[in-house]
Amino acid sequence: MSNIREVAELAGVSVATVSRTLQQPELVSPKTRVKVTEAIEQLNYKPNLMAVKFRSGKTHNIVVLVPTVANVFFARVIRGMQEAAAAEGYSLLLVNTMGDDATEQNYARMIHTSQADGVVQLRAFNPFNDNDVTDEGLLPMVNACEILDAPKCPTVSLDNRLAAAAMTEHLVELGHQHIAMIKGPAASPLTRDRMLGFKDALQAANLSYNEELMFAGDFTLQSGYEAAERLLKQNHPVTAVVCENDEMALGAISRFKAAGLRVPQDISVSGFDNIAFSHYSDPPLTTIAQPAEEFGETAINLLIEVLKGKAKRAVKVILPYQLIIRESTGPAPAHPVNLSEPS
Amino acid sequence: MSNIREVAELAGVSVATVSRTLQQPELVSPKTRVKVTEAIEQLNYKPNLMAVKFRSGKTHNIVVLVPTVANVFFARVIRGMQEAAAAEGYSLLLVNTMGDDATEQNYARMIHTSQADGVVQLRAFNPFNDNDVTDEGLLPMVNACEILDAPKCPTVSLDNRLAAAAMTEHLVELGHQHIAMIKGPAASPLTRDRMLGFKDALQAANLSYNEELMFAGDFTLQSGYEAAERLLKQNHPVTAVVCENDEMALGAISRFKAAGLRVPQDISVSGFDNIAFSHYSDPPLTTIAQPAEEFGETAINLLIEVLKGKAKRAVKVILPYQLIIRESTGPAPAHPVNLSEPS
DNA sequence: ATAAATAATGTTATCGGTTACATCATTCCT
DNA sequence: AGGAATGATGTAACCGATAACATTATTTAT
Repeated sequence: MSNIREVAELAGVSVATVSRTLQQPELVSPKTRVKVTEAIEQLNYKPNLMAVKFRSGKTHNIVVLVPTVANVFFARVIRGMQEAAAAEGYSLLLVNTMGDDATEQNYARMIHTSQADGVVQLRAFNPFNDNDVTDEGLLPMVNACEILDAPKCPTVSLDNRLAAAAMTEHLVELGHQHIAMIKGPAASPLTRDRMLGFKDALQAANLSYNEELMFAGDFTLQSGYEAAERLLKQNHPVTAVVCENDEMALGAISRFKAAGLRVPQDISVSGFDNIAFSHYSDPPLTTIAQPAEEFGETAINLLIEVLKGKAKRAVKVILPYQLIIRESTGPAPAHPVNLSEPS
Repeated sequence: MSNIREVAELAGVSVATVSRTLQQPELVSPKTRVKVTEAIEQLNYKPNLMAVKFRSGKTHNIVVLVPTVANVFFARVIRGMQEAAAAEGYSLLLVNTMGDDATEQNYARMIHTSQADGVVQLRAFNPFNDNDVTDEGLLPMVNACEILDAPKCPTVSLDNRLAAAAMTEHLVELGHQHIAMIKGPAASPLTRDRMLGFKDALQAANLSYNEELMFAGDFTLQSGYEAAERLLKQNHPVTAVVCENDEMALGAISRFKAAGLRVPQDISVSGFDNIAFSHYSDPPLTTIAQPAEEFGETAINLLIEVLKGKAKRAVKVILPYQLIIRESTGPAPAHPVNLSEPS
């Protein structure tokens, strides 16, 4: 592997001239520029970027803490990040953290060992100590999707409360009076916000909120399936279920069908995220579309601003949602079926 | 940010001793070891790993070329890779290449710019020049999932031909005589192998192979949907469709249902990959399970062997498949329905 | 023609570690 | 006691680039 010195020698110039030819060619005379370029060509010289990064102290690496890459929504967010990062010359170090605090703290430490410049965190957890802030009082981080309550960094989020309220309102308008919710883990602010929106809409419609109709899952298909199972056991006259993501909604639909229920004739089910599958499920899923790629793109661009010291405060970007009505929600049945199964 | 010199000064030793305390503590006397450790503690010293990587010439980074991170199967492979890499102290640089040759060549170049030690390629494309081989004549790469025909590196694959044959045989045993296939892009060896297996099974059953019953997609839900649409237009008395992955199978099922067909009573559909959704679809999908995590794990471990110079030849690892029979395949109908729709 | 200004190039310290080699101290053996 | 062997520590070159500063060449102004 050739280095800058060999190129300099072959071109008959100094290493500085070679470096300049690559970094600020306008400072180099056209003739020498040609000589250097030819030498580079001839030796097939590629600058050692590890040396560049070491010397400049900027790695142009960004650690992305993803709770689970297997989640289709996150996959879209990642895609958005990748494009924005590539455009600015940054590389992403994707980490599948499985939502583990210690793992995230470990990887965040890559900032301190100069392996990365910043972090994008897709979960409401701060992997840093509070004294890790930059000159502007910000952490070298952007928090997206599920955001912290009092972040020391920019955030990108949806107005989850409003979106969940809109979805619930849609069901209320269809005449549903007994609406259940399949939510995420209790600790998540995202879950909390969507619950609040759910309650808001119930209250606005003068419907009562019933704690027994709240079922917790963990955003996977299986947990949706199991939550639906618990719902069926409760034997409440539920006619609609608001799910906090599409995967759980699809899992729930699967369970309802297994119980012989028709969706939406017997029970309406809604999701959240608008993943590709929700379009092709039977029935196609009513859901909330989130601009996933834009989440990623915005997160990266905000982070780069922070890293360049251009961000002066922790801005909060809120992206728009869109209610997508498909066929998994329909009018409330005049005579609700008995949900309980013979077992 | 403190450096090794400050630590040395505070501890009253040389930089070499500090370095040794961290790298080979057994060479340092217990007393000085304590002094150094205390100084490190006091200064909250973290070695600059960029400097380490630069000096040692080993980055411990692995570039992973993923055609699309949004694919649920690849998400599982990635997870397997992540665990294996972490266990060996390697980081993954995941790249969403969208199957673009130039993009992959670009990222493979990170090997030359000393930003990464090796590449895991999940597609049948060689992003290197053939003169990039190591001393052993191997590329610093492992090719997994969809593999090259004449790779200059280890590969990890499934016996796609055998698996596709097994699936087809399953349908033949159910009495199907007119079986269509929704395949992937023609250029892919994976598609070719699965087609061969499909043909093998037809031949073994004395069934004729009909080119008109082969429909190409690109492994997405939508392409499965569209392929099914073309199939319906053909108006052949097809009673079963072998799909080359689950996403296309689910897309196809969606289209068949839209045409009023029942799966599997009117038409059987099979998939490939056993993604999570295939368990919760309606009907649950008959498919081939691949040990996705093991693909990733094996690929990383093989790559590390290559990087350490331990691999002497391009081994080919073939992982086992499993036929998973669910409800999307059933006995061939005695009187095949007319597939063509009134339009 | 000469000084001043500007452009082009060269020299070299430096980033933060690792490690080959040198040095010094201690222990062991005869 | 003298010398070898072993152990502990220090010195300094080095990895490959960048960039501050120095130097030399060229142009411009007077």
